[in-house]
Order: sequence, then structure tokens, then C-alpha cells
Amino acid sequence: MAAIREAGLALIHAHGYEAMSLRELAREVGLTAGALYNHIDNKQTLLFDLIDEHMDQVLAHLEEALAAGADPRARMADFVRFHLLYHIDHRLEVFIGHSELRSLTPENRDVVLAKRRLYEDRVTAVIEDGVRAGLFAVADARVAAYGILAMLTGVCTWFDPRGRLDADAVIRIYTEMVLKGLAAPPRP
Amino acid sequence: MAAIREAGLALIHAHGYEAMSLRELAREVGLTAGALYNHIDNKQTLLFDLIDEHMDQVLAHLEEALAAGADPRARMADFVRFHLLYHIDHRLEVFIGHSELRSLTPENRDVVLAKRRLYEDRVTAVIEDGVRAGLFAVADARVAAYGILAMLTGVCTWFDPRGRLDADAVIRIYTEMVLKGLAAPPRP
Amino acid sequence: MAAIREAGLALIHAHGYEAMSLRELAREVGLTAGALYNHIDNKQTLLFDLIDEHMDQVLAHLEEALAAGADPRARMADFVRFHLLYHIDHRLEVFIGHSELRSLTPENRDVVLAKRRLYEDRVTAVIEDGVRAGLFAVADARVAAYGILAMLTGVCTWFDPRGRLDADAVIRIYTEMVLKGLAAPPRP
Amino acid sequence: MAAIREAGLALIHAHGYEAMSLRELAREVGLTAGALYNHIDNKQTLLFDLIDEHMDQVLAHLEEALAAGADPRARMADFVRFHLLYHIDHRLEVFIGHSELRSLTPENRDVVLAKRRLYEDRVTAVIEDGVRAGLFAVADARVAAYGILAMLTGVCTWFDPRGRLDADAVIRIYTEMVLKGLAAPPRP
DNA sequence: CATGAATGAGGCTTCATTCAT
DNA sequence: GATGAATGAAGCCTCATTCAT
Repeated sequence: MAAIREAGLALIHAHGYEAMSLRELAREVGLTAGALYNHIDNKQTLLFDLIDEHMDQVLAHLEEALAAGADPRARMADFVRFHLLYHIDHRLEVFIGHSELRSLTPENRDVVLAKRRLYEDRVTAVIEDGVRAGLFAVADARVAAYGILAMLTGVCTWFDPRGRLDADAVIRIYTEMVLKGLAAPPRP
Repeated sequence: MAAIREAGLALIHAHGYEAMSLRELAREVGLTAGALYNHIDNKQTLLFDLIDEHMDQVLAHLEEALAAGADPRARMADFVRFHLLYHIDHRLEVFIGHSELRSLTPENRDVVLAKRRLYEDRVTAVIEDGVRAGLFAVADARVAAYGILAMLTGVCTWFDPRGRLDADAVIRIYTEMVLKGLAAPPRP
Repeated sequence: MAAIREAGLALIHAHGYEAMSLRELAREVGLTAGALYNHIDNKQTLLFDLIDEHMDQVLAHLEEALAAGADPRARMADFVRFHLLYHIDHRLEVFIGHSELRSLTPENRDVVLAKRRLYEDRVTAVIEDGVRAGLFAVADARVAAYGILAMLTGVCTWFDPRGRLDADAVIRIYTEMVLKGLAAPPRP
Repeated sequence: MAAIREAGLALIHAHGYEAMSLRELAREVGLTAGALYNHIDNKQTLLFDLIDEHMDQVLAHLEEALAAGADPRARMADFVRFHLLYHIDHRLEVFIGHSELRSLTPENRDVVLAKRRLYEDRVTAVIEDGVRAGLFAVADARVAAYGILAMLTGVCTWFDPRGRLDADAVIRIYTEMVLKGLAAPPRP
């Protein structure tokens, strides 16, 4: 049931996976604790599904976002826009996908980490393209990708759609900072 | 007892605050669960002390690190170096300080968040100094600070002292990326 | 449905009545737990029917087996053969009929115990016939019957049709032991 | 705690292991369900300990009972007396040791079955001694042992110390039946 | 200071059974 | 007849915390 997913996301985000009780979750969706089990396998699988399906979605959308355009700078700008918009829209999933990794069984964690690595690979590849084209200058494309991803994802922590800055403003600020940070020094 | 702090940090990092049992913690330090209460008030206070004392320490060391020098670029470089080294050395505290904020009571959380805001203020101030001096160009100093902090702190997630890059290499990469990202365009 | 009987016998034998879940039973016969209730009244009645119908069958077959012959020794030999063959063929029912008596409601248990007593009575009567005829010598026919029944029924515990001894061999061994055990000392 | 053992034996005998709830057991000994866990590891281990310690005891006492005497007939009579007395005194343990074998984990069951096999071995050896001495005549010593053990152990099912027959009477009846059942035909 | 037993609440999960569809 | 969702009770077990010794 979708309502269980929704409520699960909200509760895990609010209290953490361990601190969320299935009774609480059930109450939230108007069920008995036992009746939950007509819809989920168990608590661990609920968490895994929440995270894993999010990973699948974000990977699929990433492909769309990077599909067009060949200029590395444009593609990086596209990526920053996509990542920020998507992550702002899916703050709960993103937060949980990071903070509750340790609550996954080792096998489930491995599945998720493999998908996250795919995501990082795509960003790293864009940076490497830019370096090959002489547009970017970074000592280590992967470490740069880690830094950029952390910076962008961190927005989920504080962004408030009703705050001082709207999403477009934030995108502008971070796009500029990222592109400047990666840029090769101007050829004399 | 310091041993309790140590073991508490390790266990909370490994399993999370909710998932750590005081019996487990007691066993780790060679005590009975009951005997723990001769050394701690309760589980919540243990968590709060762990985080709060870490905040105090990091703030104190930040002051030292930013004390010298007046050039905003140099001070920002000093900050990047300090933040990375300190956070790499205190990975457990840092992780817990972020991921277990939600396990704190509201009052305790407020105390910690106020101290974190002090930390952010100091970084924001350095950026603003650089902007005023015409050396940095950012649309919003606070948002830039958030981005930089997220990027730097994210290093705790993947840095491995026995990995491909040592701390100095990482510091060099991130310092360059940060300074380039903040830099004002060259005056024509 | 006969399939439910079959599966019920197997599952109760394997896990015990309490440990068998109706969901498990339903799955075994390709039904939903709810659909089971179109075929059974409830779990207790299923158990009772299983045991009670077995008692009726074994009593009916006992009559056949003891119908012919008048010599107490021959009748006892017939009984040993019948009891062993029948119980080897119905190991599940026999095991359940003993071990799950305590899972029956008192009323149901009484019904089963009454039928079991009928069975014991028939065996006791054969022994008494033999004693009257001077062929058997036992201090207490009923206690002897109990002993013989326990001995024979115990075969269900270990008998393996693919084992070292086939059914005929076992029958021969037990028949001899029983007849010798009952026999009156030779008249001088 | 010994009280937990006692109550556990009684409850498992009355309702079966699966049907006994730890709440019930706790109430019986005046504890909360949770407090039980200061004294037992878990439900399965409680069952295993109950059965395993009984096996150890009965094996130890068997050695004593068979220690003296060399005449196989006398030793078999000693064995019958010992087995009946001990099993009448420990009806609960005996019943549980048979009926709840299937509730043990495979590893635990193996431990118990190995000890039971030791017991059977001792009885089988006495029979073989008698056969070698020309006093007993049985086609298969082990199968005879199984039969005798089942017959004797079955007494636990119906023996009532306040019944028509006292223990000595029962011992006399069964001893005679066993010895006659094993006896070699008189030499002409 | 430490122990070990106790409490009372609550954790996840399974169950027999019912019932609208 | 069958399904799938629901109930309400109960299962085993763990927990933070207390306290007499």
C-alpha cells in the first residue's frame, strides 16, 4: 500500500528506523499492527524497499537528465539542476538513504551501495569528460565528485521551500560554485 | 569514565543510539548494566554529553585555527585544513553529531544546534570578509558556507587513512576546489 | 477434503498441533487460510476428526483381525500381526493419537480415550481367555495388555521399512516375545 | 532457579512445549515474563536443559543399577526394577523427553538422542550377555531391547501410585513377563 | 561501586478466525 | 468456493531503569 510507504518515510525520517515502531506506523495508516503484515514482509524489508526503490528512481531520472548535450559544462550544470531539484523533492528518501544504511542487513546494504556507486560513476564520468576536453582541472575526478555530491546533497538538510531562497536561486548559486570550482585556469 | 565515552561512541556509530543497548555498552566496558548508572545519568544524557562536548571541542579548536592571519584566502585555506583534519580524526563524533540529532530531546537538540550555528557563523564570516575584500564572489555567503561545510564534512563518509589518498592530498584537492569555487573573476 | 487430512497429519506429526499454523496447512493444499474454513470447522475439530476417525478405523479392523480362530495363542499372534502391520502403516495417526491427546478439549479427549479403552479391552479379553484355558499365566491381564500394547506400538518409533529388518521379521520377533512372555509354565 | 524447572516440567507436561507460554510459566513462579530471562536463556534452552539433565541423571543411575551382579537374569531383573522405579518417579521428565523431542532444535535433539542411544546400548548389552550365556533366546537383541523399553516406559502413561497396584506389584508383573519373554527354551 | 534480580512497558511478529467481495 | 484484508489476542523477547544487598 502506498500509504504505508508514505507514512514509513515520514516516521523513519522523524524518529529513525530503530525508533519507529510498527504500531506507530500502523496507527498512522489506520491499521492494526498485525494487519500491516498483509502489506509488508517485515520491518527490515520495508526499509530496504523504501531505499532501494528510491535508488532505482533516481538512477532512472539521472539518465534522462544527462541524456542530452555534449558540452561537459552544460552537462554538469544540468546535473546540478537535476540533483538539487530531485533531492529537494525527495528529501525524506535521501535522508533515509544515507542515515539508515547502517540499519540495513549487510546484503541489503550492499545492493544499495552498488546503486549509489553507479550514480557516483556517472558524475565522475562527466568530470573526466571535462578534464579531457581541457575545460575542467581537478587533481582527482572521483574525489571531486564526492565533494560535489556531498555539497549538493547537503542542501536537503536546510532547504526550506518557504525560506529566503527559492530552488532556482539555490540552483544558480551552487551551479556557479561548482563550475568555478572545477574550471581549468583560463588559457593565456 | 572515559571508557564509557569511547565505547558509547563506537556503539552508537555502529548501531545507532536507539539500537545500542546499555547492557551492550556495559559489557563493553566490563560492567553490569546496573553499575553503569554509577557513571551516567541515563541514556539520553550520555548521548547529549557525547555530542555537546564534541561541539565545545570543535568550536575551541576552530578559534585557534582561525586566530592567525588576515588574508581571507589564507584563512579559508586554514579552515579547510583544520576542518578536514579534525573531522577525519573525529569521524565517530561527527557522524553521531549529525545522525543522532533526532534522538536528542528537543531541549538538548536546541543546545547543540545553537553551537553548530556558531560554527557556521565563523565560516560565513570568513567568506563575507573575502567578498568585502573583493577576493570572493558568491551570491550568498551563508549558502556558500553550507555548501562548503557539507562538502568537507562528507569526507568523513569515505576517507580511509589507508586508502589511495592520504590526508594531505585530500586537503590539497579540496582547498583548491573551495578557493576556486569562491574566487572572484579576475579583474580585466 | 482428503488432501487436508493428509497434509494435516503430516504437519501435526512434523511440528505438533500447536506449532502447525493453518496458513501452513492451507499453503500445503493450495488454498488460502480463509478458504480452509470452507472445508473444516476449526483447528480443534480438525485434530479431533483426524484422531477420532483413526480410532474408528482401527477398532473396525481389529474386529476383523480377531474374528476368526478360537485358540488364544493363535488369536494373540493374529493380534500382534495385525497391530504391528496396521500401526506401521499408520504411523502418523498413531503418533498423533498419543502425543496430541493433550491438545484435545476435555470432551473430545474423553471420546477418544473411551475408544482406546475398547481396544485395550479386546486385547485384555484375549489374554484372559488364554489364562482361563491354562495357556497363559499372568498376574494381571490388564497390566499385561498395557505392556504388550506399549511394546508393540513403540515399534512405530523406530521402524523403517527400508531398514535392516522388514515387517515380517519384526512381527516374528515380537510374536515370539509376547507369546513366551504370556505363556504358562509347562505342566510337569 | 529450581522453581522454574519444576513449573516448566509441569506445564510442558500438561500443555506441551509449544502450548506453554512463558507468561504462564512466569506467573506460576511469581515472576514477570521479562524477569524469567534473568534465569533462563530462552524457551528452547529451557526445554533442552530439562531433557538433557534428565538424560544425564538417568544414565548415571543406570550405571549404579547395573554395577553389581553378573547373572544376566539377575541384571535384567535389576534393570526392570530400576527402570520402572526411576521412570515412575520421573514421569514428567520421561514424557517430555519423548513427546517434545520434535520441539528441540536439530542440534539439541541430536545430543539427546545420542544419550538415549547409550541407554539402549546398555540394555542391549545385557540381553546379548544372556544370549551368549545360553539363558536368553531372542532373534535380535536390539529389537528386543526396544520392545522391553517401550513396554516398561509405557507404564508412565497409566501408573497411578494410588491405584489398584502398587509399584512393587507392577515390578513383579513386568519382571516376570520380560524374563519369560527373553528366556531360552528349557534344555531337555 | 558493583551485582543481580525485578519491573513494566514495549518491541516485532504470528495466529485463528471472520467477512466483504 | 476462494480471496485478501482485517481483528484482537497473544507469542517470545529486550529494554531502560531501579534497588536491596
